[in-house]
Amino acid sequence: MTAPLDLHKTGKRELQKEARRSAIIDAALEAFTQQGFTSTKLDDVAERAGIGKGTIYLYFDSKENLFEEVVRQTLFPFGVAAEQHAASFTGSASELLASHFRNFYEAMSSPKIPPLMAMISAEALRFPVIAAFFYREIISKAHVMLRSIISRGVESGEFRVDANDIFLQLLVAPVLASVTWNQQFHEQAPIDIESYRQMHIDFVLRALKA
Amino acid sequence: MTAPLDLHKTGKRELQKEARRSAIIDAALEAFTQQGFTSTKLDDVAERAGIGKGTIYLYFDSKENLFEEVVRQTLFPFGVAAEQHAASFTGSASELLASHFRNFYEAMSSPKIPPLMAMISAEALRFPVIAAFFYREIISKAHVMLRSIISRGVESGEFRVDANDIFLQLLVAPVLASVTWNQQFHEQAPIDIESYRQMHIDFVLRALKA
Amino acid sequence: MTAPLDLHKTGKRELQKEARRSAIIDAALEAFTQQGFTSTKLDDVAERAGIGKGTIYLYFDSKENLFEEVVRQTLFPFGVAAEQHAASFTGSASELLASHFRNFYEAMSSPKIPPLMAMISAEALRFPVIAAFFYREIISKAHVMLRSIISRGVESGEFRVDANDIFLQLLVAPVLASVTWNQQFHEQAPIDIESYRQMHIDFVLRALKA
Amino acid sequence: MTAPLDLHKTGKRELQKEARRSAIIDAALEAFTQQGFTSTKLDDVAERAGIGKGTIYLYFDSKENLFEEVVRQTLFPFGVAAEQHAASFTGSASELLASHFRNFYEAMSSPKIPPLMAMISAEALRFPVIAAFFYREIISKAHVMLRSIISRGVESGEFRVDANDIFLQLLVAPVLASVTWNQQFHEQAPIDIESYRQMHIDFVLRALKA
DNA sequence: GATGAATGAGTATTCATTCAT
DNA sequence: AATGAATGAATACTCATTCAT
Repeated sequence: MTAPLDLHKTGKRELQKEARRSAIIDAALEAFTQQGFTSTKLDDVAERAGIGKGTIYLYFDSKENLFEEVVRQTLFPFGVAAEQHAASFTGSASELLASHFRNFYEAMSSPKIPPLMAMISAEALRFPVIAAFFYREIISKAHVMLRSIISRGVESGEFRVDANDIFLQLLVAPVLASVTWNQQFHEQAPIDIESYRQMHIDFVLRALKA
Repeated sequence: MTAPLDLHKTGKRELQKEARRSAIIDAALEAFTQQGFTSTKLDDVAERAGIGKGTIYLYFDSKENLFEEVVRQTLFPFGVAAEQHAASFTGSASELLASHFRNFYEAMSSPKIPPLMAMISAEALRFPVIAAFFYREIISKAHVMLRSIISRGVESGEFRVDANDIFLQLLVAPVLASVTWNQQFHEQAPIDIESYRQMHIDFVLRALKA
Repeated sequence: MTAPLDLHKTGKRELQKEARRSAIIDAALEAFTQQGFTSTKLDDVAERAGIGKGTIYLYFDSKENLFEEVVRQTLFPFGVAAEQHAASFTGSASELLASHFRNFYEAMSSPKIPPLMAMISAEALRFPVIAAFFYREIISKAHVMLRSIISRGVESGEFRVDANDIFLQLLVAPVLASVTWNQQFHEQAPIDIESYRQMHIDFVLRALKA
Repeated sequence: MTAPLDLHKTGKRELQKEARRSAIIDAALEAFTQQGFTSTKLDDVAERAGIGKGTIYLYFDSKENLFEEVVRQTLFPFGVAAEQHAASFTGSASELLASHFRNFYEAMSSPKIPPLMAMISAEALRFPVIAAFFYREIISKAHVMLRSIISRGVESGEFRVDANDIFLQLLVAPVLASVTWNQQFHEQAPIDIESYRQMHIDFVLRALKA
């Protein structure tokens, strides 16, 4: 007797396969962020995932492909969350902007994300596919959102008129900078993210205010 | 009777050795920034420098040591230049700050520097020595300078009082962000550094002005 | 239900692995004795064993570790055999001693052993582990046995009383000397082991006789 | 004005060259015996000799040639000394034999010789030239001498008639054995050469006595 | 003659990928 | 499907030898 026809392939087999795939991605994320792409051995990934080395190749074409999938899978939820947030926001443009930046910092507080961001920067030159994906799925969406919030603020008179022309990188840069800084110079001079964040938001609003 | 002891060893031999050392560093900078540390083969460095493979080891202990020297030699001039500029500045605090940021962007316009910065970020986790050097020689000196300029501006009444407490990373982040951006997303959406810089400086002053 | 746990792991896989390990050791013994440790290339060992170069590292940690295992595996049987012989001997002390020395020469007649002995001597200074193993497993056991045989002969009145104090190296040296000699000077003046052995035993007994 | 014709080339230049050559050989002897042939770097030899690396090649064709010369020069004096001793000996055959063995042990007590002997054994297989030289210059001469002493003893009735047929290796082996032993197993169980030597000589005479 | 800078052939070891079981 | 044993291409580093100075 065969399994009932299932359009979404949610049979036992498929669920197991999906779980296995996730386990490998989790293991790989750990390994990649701790050791960097080149220094990570698939042996190590397999061991972390509790599977045989060859099994990885049943789910991914190559180490590079695995890397791409790790980035994709890990960052995808943030893209989705941001879009949902964008779709449902209410209130003044200033409040929305502040709330958005708080979300950015929130996302960056996950123990997985900062090392991943660092690794993406590190390997971006050699993985243009990753850079493109990152831009398309994360960055450009975030920019569209920010642009629309600012546009609202301009219309409502909260922000000065030429705020529409601002380089968004000027606004966002400090978020990434804080992450990078604490990754690289935590020993020398750690940043207290809490107050940094407040000052940053204050800063942004000051720059946009009418 | 022998030649007088030459304190600076400027004999032909020594000059050639220094030239050779420089050639290797130049070649390595190229290779490292194009391919990343791990993917760079010393064979390739040797070929670019027009020398034999073994020769590298007459000047550097190991690939890692070579990497460190590349970073050191390339960034050192900027540390020196910044200090000289710091020692000789005059004029209003706003003007000084603006001039300083223009210098930052100037430094980043060298074709060597942006890739080098990217590589440093990339490998910082695995080369704490590099991170420490970078912090000590470049970052902390820049911070000291900025702090003193802001302090002047506060005293003269140009800047608001609590400007002294600002996180300097908030001010500087966009410089690095622009470099990183054009490295990674030049294809997708290049930044025009010229106008970006002007907006950035305007931004900074707006945030500090009394 | 799974197969019963097999304590000795005699599955097909394990048998093959053991065979592979042996093949590598045999190949390495050949290579090492013909060319010496340093001059032996693992490429060559792999080729002799009919396997890939990397496979060696599935069984041995390093070239040095392989060398140690070669010595261990090759000499171990002789240690065991000597102990068994020691445990079961009967007859007069003179006969026993003679039989023991004949065994020594017998062992040395294997085509593998003399080159191996030479190599051990050759590399002993740089492989103290090998020297220690050799002393512990082979030499000291042989000495214990000889000592006990002589002691019997003294008790039975066959040997003179102070035979107990004799340096055993004086008795054994000619065995190794014959091996070394035929290794080094076979061209110039080969020793006929057969008569050498008889004369040696005669010599030993003459030295010990009451 | 040129130097006077000198048949033996004992001019200042030649003396210096000879001294330089000796210095290199001494340095090489040290290095080779401490580290073995393959592991010795000519850089190290040059440094020990206080000269430049290239200079070695003005005196020796290659590393192998240097090795051969080291052995030759170091062992040559012993061959000469033994011949002189042989030419001038008087007294009973037993006394002569004893005196000869004492000389052997004496020679072996030099700190240079035992490591050199070990090294010769170690590399003999790869340096047949060395083995041949060693046999010709040292071993065979020693054998001729021993043979003649024994022959005298037989004639004088001190030694038994068939002593003439004895394998000389049986007599000499313990000398080399003691050296080798203390090289390899000094840690585990050092031999006291003094008493070993006495016992050995006693042993030899006991084997030969009528 | 003497030097030591330059060379590049040579080698142990790693690890992504394959494939027989 | 899962495994892990086998592979061999790839690479940092060494060192005998040469040769311009």
